[in-house]
Amino acid sequence: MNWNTVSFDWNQARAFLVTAEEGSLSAAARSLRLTQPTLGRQVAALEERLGVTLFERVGRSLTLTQSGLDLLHHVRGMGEAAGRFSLAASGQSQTIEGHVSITATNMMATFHLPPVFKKIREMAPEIELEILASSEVRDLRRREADIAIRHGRPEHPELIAKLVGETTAHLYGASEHLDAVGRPMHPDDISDADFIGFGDPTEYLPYLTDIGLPLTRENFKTTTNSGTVILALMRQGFGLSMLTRQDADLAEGIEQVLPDLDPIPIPIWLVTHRELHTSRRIRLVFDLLAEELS
Amino acid sequence: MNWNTVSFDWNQARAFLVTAEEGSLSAAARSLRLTQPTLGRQVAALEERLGVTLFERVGRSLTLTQSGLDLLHHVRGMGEAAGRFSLAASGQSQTIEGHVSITATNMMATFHLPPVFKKIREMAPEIELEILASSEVRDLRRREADIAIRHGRPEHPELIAKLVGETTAHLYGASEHLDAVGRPMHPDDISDADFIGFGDPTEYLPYLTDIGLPLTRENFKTTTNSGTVILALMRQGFGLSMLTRQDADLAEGIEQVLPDLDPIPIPIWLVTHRELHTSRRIRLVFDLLAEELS
DNA sequence: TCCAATTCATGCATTTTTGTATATCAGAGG
DNA sequence: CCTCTGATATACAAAAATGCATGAATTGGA
Repeated sequence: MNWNTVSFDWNQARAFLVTAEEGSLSAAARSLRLTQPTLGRQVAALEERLGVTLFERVGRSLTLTQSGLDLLHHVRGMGEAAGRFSLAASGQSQTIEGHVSITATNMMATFHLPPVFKKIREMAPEIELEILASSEVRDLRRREADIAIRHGRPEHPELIAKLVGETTAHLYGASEHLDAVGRPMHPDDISDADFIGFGDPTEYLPYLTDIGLPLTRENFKTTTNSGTVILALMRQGFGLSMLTRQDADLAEGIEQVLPDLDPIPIPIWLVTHRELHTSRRIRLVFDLLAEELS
Repeated sequence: MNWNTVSFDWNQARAFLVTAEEGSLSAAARSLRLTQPTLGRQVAALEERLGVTLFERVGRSLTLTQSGLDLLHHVRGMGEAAGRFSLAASGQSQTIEGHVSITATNMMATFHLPPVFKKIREMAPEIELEILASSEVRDLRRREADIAIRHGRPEHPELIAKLVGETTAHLYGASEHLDAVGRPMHPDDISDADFIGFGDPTEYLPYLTDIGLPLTRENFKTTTNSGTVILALMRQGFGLSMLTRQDADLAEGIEQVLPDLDPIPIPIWLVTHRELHTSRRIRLVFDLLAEELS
């Protein structure tokens, strides 16, 4: 086998990739936890070695040359393979100590997870837990987290999901707000009410109409992707919202509306990457989460 | 973008790849022009970092663990991308100084190319020429050489080829041998003669029968992939062979047989990788070769 | 069985790489 | 017009990686 072609410094290729993608040496240095001079020198050394000018030093920033642009495609390939390697390696890791990151909604992370995390910490203190309370859905395929707690079944074949439980959502409003606009006594009373949506209302509107709420897209004057923001908005009188009972119980000044309504079931899925499920460490956390959330 | 997954040391991945492919740290070190302790430490550091045992140290050699085997696939991907990157970068290189490797048959390299190389050296002394006089056909796609001189048109779309000239092959024999077996006067006289084949005779046998030589596979009692070996064998009385006039003229004790036979045209193709043709340095050598060989 | 060759591991000196601190420069905004 | 922020480049010290020399162990063959 002829290894001449691959015997250049692969870290320099990495420096080139991240610098090009991030747009500056400084940003690349931050991403890789290196320093800007280091990245600068690695990129310069690569240019020297290849005999190709990759970046044009214009003013305060670097712009890719045409050659750099052409070559970037190839180091992207290296980077993607590196990512897959890293992912698979994490999955192969059988060490119990180390880092596990979990992502969940703000609400989940704030109101449900702390006791579970405490239990994990007691049972496996050598595991470093990172909690990404995030309103965005983290992309497990890009390894933005090791485990995700979601309320919908992920469809991607690379991911494995386990339905660990179910909570229920009910209709709530801030007491102060209800004092002002009046408490609805019948589902039909709320056809003109203001609602605060969690994410895109069209996704769950059918479930609301199914239980007899005469709502349309128009009722959702306000939407947010943050549960805590919903609570704040409710207290400010922006309207009503669906919340899980656990969330509502823990929040002040919130009361249930139309308690006789059927509750809306909210599934709780535990999701991880197929590759990661073989990791002893991640498996442990996954299983503990599954047990505790059931 | 999340670069955590790629922020491991890529050179360690390279060490893993080459060690696994070569089968030992020492061999990998030779391939990468590093030392065995360096490779050993890089692989150990990777194992440490990933928390995965890649190799089982058994006796004097390393064997891949199952994990290592699973992960090897991914670093192969990195390696392939690295190779493509390197190839493309060589093509982008606009520096005139540097290394260019040319492969040709022994005969070509011995008898035809030296004066051409001298000219290249005079015109571009800053180019380091490497001459791979090789009987095997080097694989340009694996970058075993930058430019190849071949006698057949390469069919691969990644390669670009230019027909730069044509030489002719004629029938020769060693004088001493002919003294012993007699000089044939008519093509039919050689139906029982021994022939020394260059490579696989079936590939060019049709050309020989076309010019009236009553030969079959059976006549080729001896074959070799080396032109110089053919000359040596001819002198040892192993039989007759087709040679180019230039080769035969430069060899002692060889004389033409049946000079009235039609010569067999032998095309001379200059071949390089599509990516490399954009390199100023390689382009220069390519063009000079094309000019001189015409 | 013993020898030669080849392997990986380790201690130490050297070389190389990296980080820190700093200088310089360009652009945005008051 | 000036300041402030954030960019790259550079000098020098610190840290890390590398190579060399060597040792120990194993294989293959005389």
